[in-house]
Amino acid sequence: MGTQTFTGEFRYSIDAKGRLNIPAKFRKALPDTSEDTFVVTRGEEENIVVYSLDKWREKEQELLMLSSKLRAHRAYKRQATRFATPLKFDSQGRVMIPTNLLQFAGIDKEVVIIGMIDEIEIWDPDILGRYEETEFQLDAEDIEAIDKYTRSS
Amino acid sequence: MGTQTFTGEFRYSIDAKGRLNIPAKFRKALPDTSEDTFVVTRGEEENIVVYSLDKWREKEQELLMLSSKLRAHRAYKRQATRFATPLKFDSQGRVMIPTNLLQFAGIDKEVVIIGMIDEIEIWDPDILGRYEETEFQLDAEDIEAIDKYTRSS
DNA sequence: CTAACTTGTGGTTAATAGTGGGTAATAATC
DNA sequence: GATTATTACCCACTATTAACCACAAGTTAG
Repeated sequence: MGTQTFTGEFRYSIDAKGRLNIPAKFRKALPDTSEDTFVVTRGEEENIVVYSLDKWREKEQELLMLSSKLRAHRAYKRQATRFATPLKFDSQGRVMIPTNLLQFAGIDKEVVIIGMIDEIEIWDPDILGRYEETEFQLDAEDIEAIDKYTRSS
Repeated sequence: MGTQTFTGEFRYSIDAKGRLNIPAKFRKALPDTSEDTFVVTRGEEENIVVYSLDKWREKEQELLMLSSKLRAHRAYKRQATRFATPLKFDSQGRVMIPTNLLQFAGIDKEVVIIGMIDEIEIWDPDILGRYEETEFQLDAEDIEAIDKYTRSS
């Protein structure tokens, strides 16, 4: 088990006790080394991002390469770490997301979970809708830049 | 097994349990590495696009090269994966297409399946008809541009 | 021409997934 | 240290999905 790629979109809801189900498909995609654990943190947008424990360890390695002498580096590192929380899911596959993250993402009950290959995003449906109309839009320039980027690697 | 090219057009129907048969011809065209799995996602038009698992893995590799730090990259990656779903077909060669994709493509029961060499399109017959009269039309200029494009590669 | 196989379609049963709730353990508060 | 709130650990229910089995029409092979 563990092709380790997350795809697709799901609409779930947080129950009265604050538990959120992670799609079984995503849990199955986890490698054994992730031992039933996801790491959640703030996203760049108004959402929550979820990594496998493995992926998070990679991110940590990346952060270690930054210089603590540079203000921007410190800020970035701090921003990336301060909200990161490892969450082990229960026997039903649910996790309890910290309230500060829920607040940040404007989530109360309803939730959209989006698979992003190597990470997962959790959105409030309304906020997601707003972003779709604005920030998600890509113009021809963007596309071209992305095309170049992938070709050059 | 696996010339991996899909050609021809088929008219099938989705049964009461939401199962859609994939033409045997297309299933046979799959390489063994695709292990009885297709990946379905939204098309650019009002339809569903189907890739072989192999082809999808290529796409994934490309997406993995993008940076999660850049807004445009995230948006592109999100758009590409949100609706992508790997579907293993049952012993009869049928798949269960997610309802959100069916809705997007305006499909209820009747379906037209079109082989497109390296991918497959699934259309609602009526919608396909409408598109044939408009968006599918090519003028001389289009053809000329295509000719140039293929020569330059 | 007949027999064996393939193909598209239909249904039945068993397993899984998502959701809800109860109780014990743990942590926080006074 | 007692009380309350929070979290972890079970157990339960329902709908959906997956795994089988079946069959008729059409093809292919002998």
